[in-house]
Amino acid sequence: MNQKLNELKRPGGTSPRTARTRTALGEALLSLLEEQPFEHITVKQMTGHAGVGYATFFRHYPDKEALLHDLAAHEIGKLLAMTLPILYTADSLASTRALCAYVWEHRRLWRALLTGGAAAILKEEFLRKALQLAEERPNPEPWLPDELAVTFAVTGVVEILAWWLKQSDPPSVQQMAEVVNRLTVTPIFPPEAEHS
Amino acid sequence: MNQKLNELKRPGGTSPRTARTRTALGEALLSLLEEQPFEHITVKQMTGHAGVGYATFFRHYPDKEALLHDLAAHEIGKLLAMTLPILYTADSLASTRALCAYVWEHRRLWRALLTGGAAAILKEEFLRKALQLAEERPNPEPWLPDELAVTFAVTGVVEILAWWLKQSDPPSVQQMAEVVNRLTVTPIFPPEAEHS
Amino acid sequence: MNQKLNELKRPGGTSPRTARTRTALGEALLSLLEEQPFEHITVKQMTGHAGVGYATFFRHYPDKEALLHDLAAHEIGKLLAMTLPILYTADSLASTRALCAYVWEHRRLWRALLTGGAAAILKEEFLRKALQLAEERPNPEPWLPDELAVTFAVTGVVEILAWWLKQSDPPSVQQMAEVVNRLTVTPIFPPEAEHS
Amino acid sequence: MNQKLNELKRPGGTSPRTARTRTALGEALLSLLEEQPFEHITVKQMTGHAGVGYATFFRHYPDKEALLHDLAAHEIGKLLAMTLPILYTADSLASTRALCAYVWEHRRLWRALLTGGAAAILKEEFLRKALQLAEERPNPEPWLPDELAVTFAVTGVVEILAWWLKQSDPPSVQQMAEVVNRLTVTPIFPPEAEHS
DNA sequence: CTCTAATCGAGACGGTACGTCGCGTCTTACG
DNA sequence: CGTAAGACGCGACGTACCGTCTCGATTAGAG
Repeated sequence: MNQKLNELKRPGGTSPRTARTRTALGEALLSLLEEQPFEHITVKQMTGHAGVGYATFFRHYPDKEALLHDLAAHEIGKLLAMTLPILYTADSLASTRALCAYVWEHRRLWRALLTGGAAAILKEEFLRKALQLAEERPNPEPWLPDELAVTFAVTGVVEILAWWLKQSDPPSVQQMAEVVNRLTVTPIFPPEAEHS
Repeated sequence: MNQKLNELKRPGGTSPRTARTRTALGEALLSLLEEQPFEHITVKQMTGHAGVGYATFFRHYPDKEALLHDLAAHEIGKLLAMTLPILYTADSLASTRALCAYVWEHRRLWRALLTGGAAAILKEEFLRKALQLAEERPNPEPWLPDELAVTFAVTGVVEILAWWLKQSDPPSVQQMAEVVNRLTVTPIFPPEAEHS
Repeated sequence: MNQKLNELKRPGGTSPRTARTRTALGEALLSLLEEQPFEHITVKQMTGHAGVGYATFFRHYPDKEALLHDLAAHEIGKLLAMTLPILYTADSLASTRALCAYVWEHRRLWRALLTGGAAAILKEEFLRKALQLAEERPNPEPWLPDELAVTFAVTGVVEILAWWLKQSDPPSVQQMAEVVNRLTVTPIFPPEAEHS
Repeated sequence: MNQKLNELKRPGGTSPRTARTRTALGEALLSLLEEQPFEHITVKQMTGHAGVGYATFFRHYPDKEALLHDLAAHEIGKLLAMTLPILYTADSLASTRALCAYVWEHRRLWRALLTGGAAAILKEEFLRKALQLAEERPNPEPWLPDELAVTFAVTGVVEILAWWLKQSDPPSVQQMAEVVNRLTVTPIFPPEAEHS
């Protein structure tokens, strides 16, 4: 018969109402992520928490994964916006320090994103952005394929940050920056001058 | 009164029948993992594929994760049995080469385990075993907490292998061994004598 | 923690949709009762027959017994509404005749209710209603406890009607009314004046 | 293929072992009936209670219903053996008194049989035997079909006895005998000479 | 300030998978 | 070599959640 009745128009308008709903859903997800892993969160919980009708969720996102993707992309965008400039202009340690500082500052948010079973999706999003960047700045190392380098770096950073935010007695930003630098940056971009 | 009438006894006996069923289920899972991600595999698919009744699955494992855990523990055990001896007696590159060679030899199995959404559980199991080993050989580096070192190393290795097995034109064992060594071993256990 | 997340709300609204579903389920059960005993009827059969999703059944009734109870209460209500007035105003024979006539008129329905293994539940419901009525009109006989009288009468009536509706060549309404009267009413309420 | 492999030889022999097993199963069922309704009793419970292997049950009875039938037939046989002679030689009240006395004497057994959801099957068995008897002694009443008379009488007796055995403060045997007589015997076999 | 269309809330529903349960059959190890 | 212990196939159950689908009720922004 009619194989596609449910075009299910996504409210694309930037009407205040739409924005309000989306924000509420995003915050509901984040707040739930602090209590339980992502896979156990149900759409009903989110909508209930956001004070929004159940069906309304699907008017904005096809899945709960989609919402998380959105959130992840947004937050990673902010993160990169803060740290990328430094990456281009300064040495790598300064850049990782900026990264760690930023994450630490928003640790509640990033703990939810990195330790609640959501890390996989977040990493995916991170990877996507990182691969885009990598195309502009190819890695010269012959023994290490570009894609693998980026994958490894992103995974490493995500894993280290996740470990950090899980600790009850976490190391300082400075210490973590050094760890990130030594474990993920240096092996991939070996310091040019090693002799001095 | 009697709060537990049903017990749902797990067949613990080593009768041939039990063993046959378990093997069939394990192989069914592996063969399905080659076609679809772990989360999309249903218990019904596995039992159907294994020629076993649906309920029988739960007589052996509480859920599909448990089966995967079992499989993972078993295969990782075999892997470590092959590579650990070398790790203790020889240099790290030989050890990583042995690891890569072993994985390459059983690449069909490991591709299923590492690229089908099952990597997370496999990593968990790997981590468990690695942490046990780490307790016996504490890492002396002061800037790097033991647990983080192991977590990072395992994640890195898993990720690198996963990337490798996904490639349509994969690098050689030798190349990958070098990559693994440079990215995960060297940063954590810096070569003692670098000056010569 | 939160011991009841799921609530499994029963649709209580009198929306047309809800009513339609309930009706469909009731009719499905009745129509199935004509072919097989109640205990052999599965929820899947009912929902299939009613053109309704399997889970939907449980949104309305906790089990198939509940649906039958509902049906029974409803039909017994109608039956009593027809026969009670007569019971109060006229002699007992007229009342039993009204009862039999009513049942005969709806014999397809009552055959399903009384001969399909559903009789037990129907009797239970009947008993409940009859006991309520009995409280208002206590039975004066000293040798016969009230509760026993009602239980016996209801059981007797149900049994007689069940037998009647099972016959391939059933007696007339008038004959059955007399049987019911002589077997269940007269022994319990002996005619005061027998001599005239 | 082989459509009937499981002829499942029932041990028909009267070997002591067979008899012991059957007795144990029967007693297990009875003892369980004192605690829970028949439908909730599982074969595993019975075999466990009887100290007998699970599969062994099915070597003796196809169902749990079959076991109950056996039990019922046996006990009803004993009951009738005690009360029938009186029925033939003496007045009806003496007969019902004998019946009630017998039941009262074995009230633990009969309570289990009559109040534990097993009544239906017991009634069925009772009916079977009673119909056999009725063929030999046709009921002369023209207004009451034989089969209905027997059905009604058996149901009535069973129901009255069930009520009796459920009471916390039960009437005496004498009282119950009178009730049974007045409710089930007299209406069916009206006393010939009432006038004297 | 009103009208009209987009959006929303509420929640019933079909569907799929889950995990549990009990029955009756079949295998196997043990005595 | 027969029998108990118990694994197994089967199929129903009841639960959970998803994503779709009505309905009205609200709301917002265009006229």
